[in-house]
Amino acid sequence: MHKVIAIVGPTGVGKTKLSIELAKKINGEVINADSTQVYRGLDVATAKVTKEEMKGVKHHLLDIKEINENYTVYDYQKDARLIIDDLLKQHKTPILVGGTGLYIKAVLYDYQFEEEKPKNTYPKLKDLEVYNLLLEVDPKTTIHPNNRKRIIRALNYFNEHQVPFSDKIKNDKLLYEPIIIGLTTDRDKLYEIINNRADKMINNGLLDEARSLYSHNAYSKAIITPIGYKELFPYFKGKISLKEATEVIKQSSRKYAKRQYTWFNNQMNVHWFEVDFDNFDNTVNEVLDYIEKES
RNA sequence: AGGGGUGUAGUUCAUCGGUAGAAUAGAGGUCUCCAAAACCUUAGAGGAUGGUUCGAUUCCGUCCACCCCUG
Repeated sequence: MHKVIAIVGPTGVGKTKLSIELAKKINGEVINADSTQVYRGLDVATAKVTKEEMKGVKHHLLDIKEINENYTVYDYQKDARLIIDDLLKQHKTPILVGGTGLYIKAVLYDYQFEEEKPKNTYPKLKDLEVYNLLLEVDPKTTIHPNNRKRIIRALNYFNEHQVPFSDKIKNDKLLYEPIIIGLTTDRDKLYEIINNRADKMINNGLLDEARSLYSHNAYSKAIITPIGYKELFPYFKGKISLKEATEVIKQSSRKYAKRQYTWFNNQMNVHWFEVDFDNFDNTVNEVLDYIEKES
């Protein structure tokens, strides 16, 4: 067994649980593939594994950054590949687990990133003006005019390489032989889980965690990105009720789950498993059988 | 029981005697470093029944449902 396993799926289906059960059975170690869990101190909102839940299974790329630091898929790709290669050398099975589809894809596939240079953000130009600039150098672009972030990135790409971003070679080649396992359940059930989990988080430390960040005036990217903190800040300011803030958290989580499905269904070759919530061992065994068959 | 009011999308609310709009929830999608992000697309409605009218969701009657007041 020396293949790379990836466990994907929407938030809340039980990826973490499965990863630990698998790791124990196939001599594996877990590599976090969640963009928000790399940060120290963001625990409740990101549903990070606890020490007890790990059951002795080694975890990588958790808590490796401070909340004022920046961490991107570029960094993740490098870090994760180093760990994967190291584990493979030791004849252990790397198990990538997380909901950040881009991170997983960038690791497993031959995604090419370059060292980021300081870039021009064209602050004085309106969206459409920036778009028109891009059209001049990259008439084939498919980026929507409203998507300023991507437009600017594409413009900077051209400025750097004198090649239209549309012509950048996008390699869909796999670098490893991954077995990509997706956990899923029907939409109603998933939304129920997500809603309940939000209530649970609120009652189990999310308020303290968020309030502490709030009182330290922590507005870094790491704080603003995950769902669970910024939604509570208006509550701390007295602008909305706790119930309203909780509803926003649930809502955003549902939308997030939806986007995750879109990604995993269309960007990666995922083999899906219905989760048996009443008897999770069934799910674990099903997955194990599949892994065995594919190895 | 009597009086009054309201019935339009899952929800909240518009409009109109001539193709019923929006917000929001819902669904689908894009993606080579902001990815728990950013961006795009989209389905869906006049309580029921009779009448007036060329034409009714709109005006009128009846019924039903819900709300308020009185007893």
